[in-house]
Amino acid sequence: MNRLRQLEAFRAVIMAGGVTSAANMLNISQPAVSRLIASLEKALAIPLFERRQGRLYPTSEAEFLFTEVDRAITNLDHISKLAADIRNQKAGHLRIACLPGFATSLLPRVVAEFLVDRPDVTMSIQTRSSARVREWIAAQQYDIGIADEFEGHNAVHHEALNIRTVCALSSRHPLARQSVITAKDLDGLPMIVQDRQNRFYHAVKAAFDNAGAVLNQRVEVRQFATACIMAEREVGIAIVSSIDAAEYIGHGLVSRPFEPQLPFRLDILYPKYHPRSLLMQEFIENFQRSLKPFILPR
Amino acid sequence: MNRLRQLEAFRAVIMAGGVTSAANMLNISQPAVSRLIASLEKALAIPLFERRQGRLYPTSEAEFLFTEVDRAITNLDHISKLAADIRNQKAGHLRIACLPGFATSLLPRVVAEFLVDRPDVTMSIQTRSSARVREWIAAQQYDIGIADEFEGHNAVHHEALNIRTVCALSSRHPLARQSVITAKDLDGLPMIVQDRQNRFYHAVKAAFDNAGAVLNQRVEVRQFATACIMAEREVGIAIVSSIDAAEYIGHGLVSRPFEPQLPFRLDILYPKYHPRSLLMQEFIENFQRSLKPFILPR
DNA sequence: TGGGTCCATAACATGATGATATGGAATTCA
DNA sequence: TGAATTCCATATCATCATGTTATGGACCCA
Repeated sequence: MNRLRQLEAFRAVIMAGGVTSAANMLNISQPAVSRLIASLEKALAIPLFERRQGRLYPTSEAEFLFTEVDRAITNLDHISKLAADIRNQKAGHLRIACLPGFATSLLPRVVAEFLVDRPDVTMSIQTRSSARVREWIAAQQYDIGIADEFEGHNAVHHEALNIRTVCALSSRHPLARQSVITAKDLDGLPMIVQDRQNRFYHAVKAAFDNAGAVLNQRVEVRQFATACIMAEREVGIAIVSSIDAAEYIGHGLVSRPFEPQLPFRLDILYPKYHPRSLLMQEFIENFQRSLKPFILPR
Repeated sequence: MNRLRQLEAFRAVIMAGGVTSAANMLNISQPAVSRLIASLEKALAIPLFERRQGRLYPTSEAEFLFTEVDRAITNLDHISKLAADIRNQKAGHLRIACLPGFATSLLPRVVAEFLVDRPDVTMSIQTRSSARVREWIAAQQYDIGIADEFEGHNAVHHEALNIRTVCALSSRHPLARQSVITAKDLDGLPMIVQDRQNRFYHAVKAAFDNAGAVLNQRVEVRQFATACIMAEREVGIAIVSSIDAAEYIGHGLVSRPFEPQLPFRLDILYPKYHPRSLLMQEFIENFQRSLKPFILPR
């Protein structure tokens, strides 16, 4: 015997106030409801209704049970709705781990936009070092990781993106009048560079060396955002990812293409052995669409 | 298709970590679980497990759904337990309306004893005037009413009890040496009586008249308990219900049988058109057992 | 390569749930 | 009072979801 069906009938009879109307509510026949109620009473060994004058009157026990039954069934019904939301990628949870530099620029914007019409989606965003991001993705603690200098990991799937970089400088700087800036142009000028452990620093250094220019390292910073702010204050000139530059342009800061183009490699990481959710696929699509203007054609 | 069964299988597979062990958990065969899962995935149109290397791995969607499903099923299971409690009269709710005088003597004791081994039973006790008690019972706002001077009501079933009354007086009073006290003994002595609207007052008055004794009404009170306290302080002698007397005897107060015996009528009221719950029947039994020592044989 | 594990599919049995038909009891109304 | 109506219970039958056993394929491990 299916207990749930009996309870549904029970709830319907209480709510509708009779077997016949309960049957209408459930879109089944009246005898079906009659039997469901009878079998429930037998199974629970509790008289739920008093038959008087050809009518059913709920006993105190029935009234007491009703609130619980109603709550349980409502919960169950809710699951169908939840499933529909999941199917439509309107519900779920995403965990993102990203570099500190990324958590303050493009990502929050993409996340915000993504959540606007998905009120039942929850997200957690954590900033971690690249090495940490790698480990947490491998451990399946996060669904999506954003890192640079990814060296590969057994349990991590990755997707490399070459981000366009630009030269960021104060709008008052003489070089701002050029439409393109080369390493030669920057020869000996005070520069804001990334710290030496970073692979991108070495790419910049190599570009200067190849052009026979001197790289004057005035300030060493970790994040492109910091470099942009300093460049705006005319501390020096910075070569930064176009993503960060886009955040600061217009506040006295301008960006110019840098020749030769130095790609900044970013990696999107996924746990290899954890199936990707529909929601995740949807988010990644959105994310990549947002990244498109900043990615180098390869 | 029975959605609940599918969800149970789903929950079991997640919890057990595989179809085979889930089948053991549910005490059904492995293919049965296989099919339930397959049909659930089809019905929800959501891939819940990824089949890799001959094993099942829950998708993110499945993990997200699981918490809800688990909660809903736990709720449903809870109902069986609740039903068992109701059947054993260990759960439920009772609403009692009673006279103010009664709410401070026997009733709380009976209620307390009743609730001791019924932790899931809740009760509400309200004190109301007799007229109010009658109305609230008729309106089915309370399950049990205790009133005096009940005049009958269309929708109220009642059970009359004749409570034994006694003469309450200070242990230092000369009459305390008698084993029985008559109206003649009390001729002209200061008495504590009920207010004149009360039927019991007239019974006392008639007893004095019949004995040719003078009823010296020193104080007029509403409740027997008040009368007892005053009698103890030697304000006068009172004729009170044996229930109230029992509360105060031993604190310098003694009780003696009064001749002629004047029954004090108490009524237990029930809503006529509301079926009595098992719990209610159980309580009434307990209550009447407690009342037995105070009831006059008829 | 062979045995063991895990899951899916096929074929079949059964029991719960659905329907229709019918009847009894109580209420309403002419 | 008798007829019509309403409400619920019972009987009988059909069907489908859920259970079973048997079997096979994929994968892992020794």
